[in-house]
Amino acid sequence: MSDKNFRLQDLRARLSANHYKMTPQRKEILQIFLENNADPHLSAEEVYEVLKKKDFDFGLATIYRNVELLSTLGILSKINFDDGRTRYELASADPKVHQHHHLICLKCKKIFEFEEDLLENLETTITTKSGFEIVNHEVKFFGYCADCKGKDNADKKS
Amino acid sequence: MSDKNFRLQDLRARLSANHYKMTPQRKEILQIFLENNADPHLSAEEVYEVLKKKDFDFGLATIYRNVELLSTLGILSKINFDDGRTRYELASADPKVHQHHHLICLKCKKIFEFEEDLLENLETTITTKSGFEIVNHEVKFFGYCADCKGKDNADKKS
DNA sequence: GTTGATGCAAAACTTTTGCAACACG
DNA sequence: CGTGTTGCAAAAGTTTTGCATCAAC
Repeated sequence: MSDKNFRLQDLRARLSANHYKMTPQRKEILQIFLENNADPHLSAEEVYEVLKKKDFDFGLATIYRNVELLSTLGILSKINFDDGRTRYELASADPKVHQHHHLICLKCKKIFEFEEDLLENLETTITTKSGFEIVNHEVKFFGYCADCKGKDNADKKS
Repeated sequence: MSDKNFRLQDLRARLSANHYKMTPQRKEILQIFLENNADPHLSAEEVYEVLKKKDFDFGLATIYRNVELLSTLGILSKINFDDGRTRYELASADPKVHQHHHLICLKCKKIFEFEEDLLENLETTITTKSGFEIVNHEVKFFGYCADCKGKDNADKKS
């Protein structure tokens, strides 16, 4: 509860700091990401559908505009699983905490989250060697999940 | 030269191993990725354009079909920079060598490659803790390149 | 009251697909 | 020759945009 209130206040603050306005649409979109623990990686169309189930009949274009906006405000993060649509997930409330990592099973296509970061060393190396100042990262691992591992992984042409 | 011949033979081998046929289209598409050092991350449409400049007038659908095929054969890798199109780059000839990393400058939008991998420790940790067997990864770092670092990074609404 | 936001419909893009003609092995 | 491939045009799917109306500050 308290976290939701904090997140809403944070949205309000970031909006007004950038001369945007708070609207019911923006509030409810954020709400969806705060509630929807089952599937944390939603496309604009999926957000639209979830909202419709909750009887919020917002325009699809509004959803597209606002997930993108929330992403530029650092409230959502863009993520792409190569399924033809851009997805978004809740960003960490603490800007110093980087994104978790995604493990993508090549067999069952499920996506798992790995909550530790553990990239400090690599980031330090990159900054030292290339002069590139890193502010965030996106890491995907492809492979086989515990359930699919060991099973037949045939994926040749039939 | 020798590397190109090796790559072509490799393509031929992987095609026939999977009951696909070698065609001029497939050969020239691979050629583009072997030659095009300037921009190594090409979308299907861009491959199509580059080929047209070289007087190869292949159908756009053929390009789409074949970059995807070369990707499933492990010859190209898919990569997505959230610009609305799927891009491809040449995969390492050695399947044991993982992908390099991409550094994406938030200011000038240029993309830099960082050639070292350095993820073995993290991969071992993930496998140990989650049972997920990793076969490849895709890593993007966002930040500011040596040129843009230190300059004004204003990106608020005007 | 001003300025920004929404909703709708149309438009713009990227990617996929059906099918007849063609070509590799 | 048989099966896979190409090219074309049409279709499908996602995302963006113009504009009149509406609502937040």
